[in-house]
Amino acid sequence: MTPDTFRLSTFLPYRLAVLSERVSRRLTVDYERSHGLTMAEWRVLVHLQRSGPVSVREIRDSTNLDKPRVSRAVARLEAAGLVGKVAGQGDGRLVAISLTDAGRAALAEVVPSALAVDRRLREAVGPQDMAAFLRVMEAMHRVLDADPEARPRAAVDVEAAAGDVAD
Amino acid sequence: MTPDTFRLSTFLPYRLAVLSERVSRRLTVDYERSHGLTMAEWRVLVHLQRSGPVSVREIRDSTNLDKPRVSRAVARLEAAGLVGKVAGQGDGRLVAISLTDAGRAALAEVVPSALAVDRRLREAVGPQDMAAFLRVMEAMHRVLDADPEARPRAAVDVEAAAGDVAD
DNA sequence: TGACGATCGTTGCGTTTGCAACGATAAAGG
DNA sequence: CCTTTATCGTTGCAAACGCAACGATCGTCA
Repeated sequence: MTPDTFRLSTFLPYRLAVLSERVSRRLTVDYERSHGLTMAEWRVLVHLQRSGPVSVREIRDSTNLDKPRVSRAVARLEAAGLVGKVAGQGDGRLVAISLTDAGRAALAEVVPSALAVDRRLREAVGPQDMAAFLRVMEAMHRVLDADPEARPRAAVDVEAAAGDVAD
Repeated sequence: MTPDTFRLSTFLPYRLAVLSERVSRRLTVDYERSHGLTMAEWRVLVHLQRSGPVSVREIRDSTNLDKPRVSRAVARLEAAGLVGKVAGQGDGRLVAISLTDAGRAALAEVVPSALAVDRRLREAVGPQDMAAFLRVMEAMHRVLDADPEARPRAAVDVEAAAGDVAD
């Protein structure tokens, strides 16, 4: 409790931020260099690959990006011809965003190196430790879930949690 | 090669970023609300608490912030009266930045809640898993250390690293 | 059906970010 | 001693960010 013992280098939030930023930057090197993609655009593209036509809201929940960021990322991707956007059919407020062929081609070029980064990280860790790592991350999320001061957790993968009514 | 299997929700860089951002945001609630501190200013203050008068460069290496960010954070903290800055004595290029009494007081108010967040995160995890967690983070850093495309690791706190990583 | 509240996506706006260039000082080399 | 190179910290600037407000559309209920 004595503030003198406070050390940044052992502070969990700090360590998480440092590692996370370093990993993210390493990733960015690949998809920024090849297609000028920002992280937001990258996430949107990746999500669209699995989702089919979706709304901005759906992307927001699935990519942990806020509304304006998704909106602008989609706008840039549309200008670059990587995604298409049409007005929603049933609901006039919604839009339907989907990959174009060019978007799929761009993904095909960028995904392998991203997967390589992921694979290298996993290979450097034993399966035992990796399982523990994922357990810990989940436990930390639960701590935040129970904390009224923390922002609610983003929606989880649709197939993983079928039938959620987040709204 | 098989982009169809790519899932954002299991992608390690994404999971790290999501957790890290959520934890950081939770932290920010405390020190932003009480003193209007940004994360950069918070890190600078915390580091100064253990370091004595130091240069911008030293802060940069110890807080994982780039040069301009430290410079501006210090400028704001100085304007708020939380740190003092004097020209370097030996080397005319360096500056010597140190905490003021007001800065120490601000830290004393903010550090406990930050420690509480850290403690709650650690308590939710078994010591076994926490040790594995730290091992994994270190292993990932080493992967990036060996990657020429990755940004070099920030300088580590020598004293802290000693009893830190089970190795 | 008409008014009210809620939700969708976009946009405005001030702040922050990241990179690069800059002046100033120090160190190295002839 | 003078030139050259490197380092320190700051600043300019364009881009991105975060929050709030907005128009538009939908659902609800009197």
